[in-house]
Amino acid sequence: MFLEQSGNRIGFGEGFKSMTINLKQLSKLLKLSPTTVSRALADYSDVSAKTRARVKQMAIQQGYQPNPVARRLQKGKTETIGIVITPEQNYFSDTFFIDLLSGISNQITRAGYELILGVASDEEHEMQSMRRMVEGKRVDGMILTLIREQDPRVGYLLDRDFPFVLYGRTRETRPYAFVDMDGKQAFEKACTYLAGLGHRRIALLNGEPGFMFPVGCREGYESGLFLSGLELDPDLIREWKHKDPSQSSYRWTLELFKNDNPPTAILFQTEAVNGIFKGLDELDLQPGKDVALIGYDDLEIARIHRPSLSVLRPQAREAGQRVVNILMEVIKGEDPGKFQEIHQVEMVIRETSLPPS
Amino acid sequence: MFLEQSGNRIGFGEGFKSMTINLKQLSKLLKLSPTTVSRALADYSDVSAKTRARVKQMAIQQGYQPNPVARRLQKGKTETIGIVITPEQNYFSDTFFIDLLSGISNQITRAGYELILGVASDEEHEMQSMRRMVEGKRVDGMILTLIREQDPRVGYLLDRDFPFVLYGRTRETRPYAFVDMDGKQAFEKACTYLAGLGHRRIALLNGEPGFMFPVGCREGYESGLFLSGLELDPDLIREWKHKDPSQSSYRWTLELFKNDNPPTAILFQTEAVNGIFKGLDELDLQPGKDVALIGYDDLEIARIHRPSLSVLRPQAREAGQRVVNILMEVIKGEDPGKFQEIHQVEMVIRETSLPPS
DNA sequence: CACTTTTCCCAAAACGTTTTGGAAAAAGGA
DNA sequence: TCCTTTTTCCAAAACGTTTTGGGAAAAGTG
Repeated sequence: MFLEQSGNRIGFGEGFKSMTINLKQLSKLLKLSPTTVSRALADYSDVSAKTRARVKQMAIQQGYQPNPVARRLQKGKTETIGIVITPEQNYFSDTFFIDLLSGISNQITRAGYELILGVASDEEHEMQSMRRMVEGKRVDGMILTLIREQDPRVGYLLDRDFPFVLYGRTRETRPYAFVDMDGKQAFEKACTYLAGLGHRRIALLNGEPGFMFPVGCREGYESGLFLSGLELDPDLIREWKHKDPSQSSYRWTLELFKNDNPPTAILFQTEAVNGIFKGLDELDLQPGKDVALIGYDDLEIARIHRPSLSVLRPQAREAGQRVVNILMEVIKGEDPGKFQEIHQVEMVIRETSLPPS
Repeated sequence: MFLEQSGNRIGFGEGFKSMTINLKQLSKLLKLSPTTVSRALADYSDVSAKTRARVKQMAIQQGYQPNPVARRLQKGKTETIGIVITPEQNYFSDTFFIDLLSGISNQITRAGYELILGVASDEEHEMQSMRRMVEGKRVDGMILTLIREQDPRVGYLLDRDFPFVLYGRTRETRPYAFVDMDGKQAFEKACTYLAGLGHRRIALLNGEPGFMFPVGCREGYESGLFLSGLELDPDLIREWKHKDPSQSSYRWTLELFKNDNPPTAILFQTEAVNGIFKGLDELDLQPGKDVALIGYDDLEIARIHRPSLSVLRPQAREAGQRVVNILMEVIKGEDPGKFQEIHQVEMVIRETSLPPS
């Protein structure tokens, strides 16, 4: 009785530290060896049910939690996953990335791991931050997002056989694990849907080249046109800049309607929607009424705006969870090539996808 | 020569692991004891300049980096800082939070520490995530953001004497460390500025109660009115909801102008700007021309919009760096009460802060 | 030269776990 | 009963550092 109290409640001037109990102290309390206590808590079969119960109860009562640092050293694992984000790339917008991160974080916690975060201002610092994690033995695996067509990070990690999973894809012949959204299928679906409504002039306001995602979007767009028996008109394709989505998409919107035969519908990434709305407003065109719109990503603005924006909605949270589950397998030694997932994207029809007027 | 190669380049089927060298191997290569090598690398004075140089050179050549997990165990520190974010609260918008996080992350890295991230969906999970970090001995200190008037996290950490720093303030009598923006001074400045331009009916579209920040905003607003000799009219004060800034601020904007004597200027947090723009649009009022606007936070939309939005601009990056520097001091054992910083906020005059028409 | 001080290095312990390789006690089988 | 198997526990080693507490050699001092 006295021991319990003195171990758990009374401070010794060290404040926080004194509130904590370690394996040796716990085993002394139980009159057992540290070995047995450790194994009891880990549900090994070579400790009797009775003592196991006794150990567990005492562990709870004393608030014992194994020191993760000591366990990591012994196990030779960091129990840590790394991710580096680059706010300059405007991908941090709204719900999308946060949903992904939320799925990642929760799944990592569930596995008893940590998520360590790097924030880098550009490609160089991004690489630097990752190298620190990898070469500094600070993580067991990496998660990569915002993948570029030529992405040095992937080659780097493949070269040293370090576990990683991409959210997205890149041009790389060696096998690697990824979870990607089927942007192609999504844009194809949106395109054929609009064509089905009677639209004949469908524009694509795409993300800029260099990143992998716009490639799929364009493929889907072209395929959608083809399936609907529509001609591809290069004048209806424009690319906005990542550094300034609103401004560049605003300019390209104005540009699109200088066309003799202007579009009656636009496909785009929702990131660029502010510029498009502004452009249409300036041209006295009503979104949804005069021009049909479907965006990729269900950002807050899409739901809030009146008329509300029809969107393609990737399940970012679920994808984040899959990324982590896959990474855990890869860390265990599974062949990364086995894990290549392409997730379907649902279309949410709201008010901006009417037939042409 | 042979040893170097075999230690550093040749794989043993373990791929990554074999590329790494530890202290014992390095000391063997140098024909020195691990003690001396460790102390040489740490610049202790009891190792001669010559061997120190030799050790360092070899360390670089071999790409030696001390295993952080082992060091943490020995030093009794996790070298890790924790932060929990709550995406549901719409505070993640745009540049503000990311700038803060960027400052935090970079400074933490500079100190050789890690930043571990928790993502929680609500208050309960937020607390749970923090307890896991603290009681699970996973971090040396916590950073808290989005502080509420009554914030259980602060009491929790104070109770167990665990190092932490707030970005923001709360109602708590015990001393604690914080870095906060001077919202009061900022809103006072904006208010007197508008009054100086001739505005007599200045509205405040404030964040909802419960959080600490809007309290200061309101104080500054009231003080600004007083300094300008203007009456406080409760009809000109409204509060939008965190969960839905755009929608609620839209409704309140319409409401404000039902007034017999409507405002000619509005102060608000930039988060709410979309709803305000939409409301004004619907009322056929031109932002900047018919109604002056000053927002708090320099989000992307503020710069992009035409007319561009005048704003109060907190230096989030710098604040993030200060938070980390202070936390490091608190971890070292300094008295947290010594570190209470209130940072000034600059005003950026753009196109929406003209005199009344 | 003899003594003290300084310089330079190291063996051993420690951090808190988990794993390894038994060993004693209990149970089962003949 | 005696031998084998199973059950239950534990001492010691290991993970890779840093710190402690010297100790030997070199340099300085009288």
